[in-house]
Amino acid sequence: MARSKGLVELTLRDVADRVGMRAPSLYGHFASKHAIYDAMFEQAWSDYEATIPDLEGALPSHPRTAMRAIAAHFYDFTATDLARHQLMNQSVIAGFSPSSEAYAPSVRVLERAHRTVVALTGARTEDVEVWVALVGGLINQHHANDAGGSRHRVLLDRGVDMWADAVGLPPDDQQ
Amino acid sequence: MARSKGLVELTLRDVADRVGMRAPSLYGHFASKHAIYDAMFEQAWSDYEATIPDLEGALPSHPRTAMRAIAAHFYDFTATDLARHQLMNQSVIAGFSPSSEAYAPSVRVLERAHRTVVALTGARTEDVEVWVALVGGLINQHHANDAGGSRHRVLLDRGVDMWADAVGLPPDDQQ
DNA sequence: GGATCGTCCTAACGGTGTTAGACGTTCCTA
DNA sequence: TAGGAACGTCTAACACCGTTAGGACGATCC
Repeated sequence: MARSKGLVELTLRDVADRVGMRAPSLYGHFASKHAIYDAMFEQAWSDYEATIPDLEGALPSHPRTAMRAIAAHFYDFTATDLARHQLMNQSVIAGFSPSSEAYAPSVRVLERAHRTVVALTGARTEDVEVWVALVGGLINQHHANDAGGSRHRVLLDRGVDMWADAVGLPPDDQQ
Repeated sequence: MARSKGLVELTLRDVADRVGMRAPSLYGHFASKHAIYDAMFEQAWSDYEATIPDLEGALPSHPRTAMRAIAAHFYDFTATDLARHQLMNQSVIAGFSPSSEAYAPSVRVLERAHRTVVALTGARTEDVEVWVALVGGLINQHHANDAGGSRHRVLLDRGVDMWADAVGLPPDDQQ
């Protein structure tokens, strides 16, 4: 429903209708609307977490190619779904910030990504953060300026290559 | 008011109170609440546009130093003010997207920045877009993970340096 | 067989953006 | 100088939102 009508446009009465209930009955299952968003936030990051083994199982051996693949993997997950991107990476819901429990999968994912990147490239923590910001920034730009398009997928590879050059990764055969 | 109580928490009745009116009277001046956000959006970008001459007047001659200065200038403008950042760079207001007239200053600023960067560095358009995404991504990270802190100012310089290396800018004396 | 629990309901509350319609003031014009 | 349009503000009220209160109903369990 969030995907079709918008994450913030979601209404408790709509949700209740969808599951054959009245809005107040939802409060027997969730403490508040924010609690629903909380569960959605946790689920979105858990869903992404579940895709990581696939990614890491088929990770290219060349560090630079691998970094491109990791970035593209996350990009594809969030750039194709505005609602999911807003939920995971932006704070578009009025007074909502995730609970620490809901935050846990996202923390795990980021820590795991950090370890993976360091193991792969030997980059310093600060450089990994720059890489995260770069990927996030490009996803933002995509949704703001070219939602549905594919221009920013090219920019993503270019950005990752810049970063790879900066941390001293050797070129691969795609360059 | 947006700065103190939050951009989306802003209420027409609050705004009306502040100017000694009742909420419906605002509709004699603005067509809707979104029209107010529209005016704020335009004003924020116009305000930033007004600071550009100061920046470009004192622009360092070294391209790399200049790129750092430009990035820091925009960063300082939006990273210190969450409401302004949400207004200018994110879409946190429910059904709101700026009108084309309100969008004009932001388009002017970005086109001008683009020309300046190309003149300064000779970078390709795609690379300029990567630079924009990088700066925006770091501002996002700042507000999400370190609002009020200064960790990301350092990362900004580091990111710009990565980019400068990639487009072939010579080192300056800060490296 | 009766108490308990869980689940759902209707009714309603306070708050939101917004509209309708009335009122007084200002200011131009016949 | 009188009449009237235009303007700006008001109160009252609407529809919608998240949320709470309180009760009806069935299944479960002692």
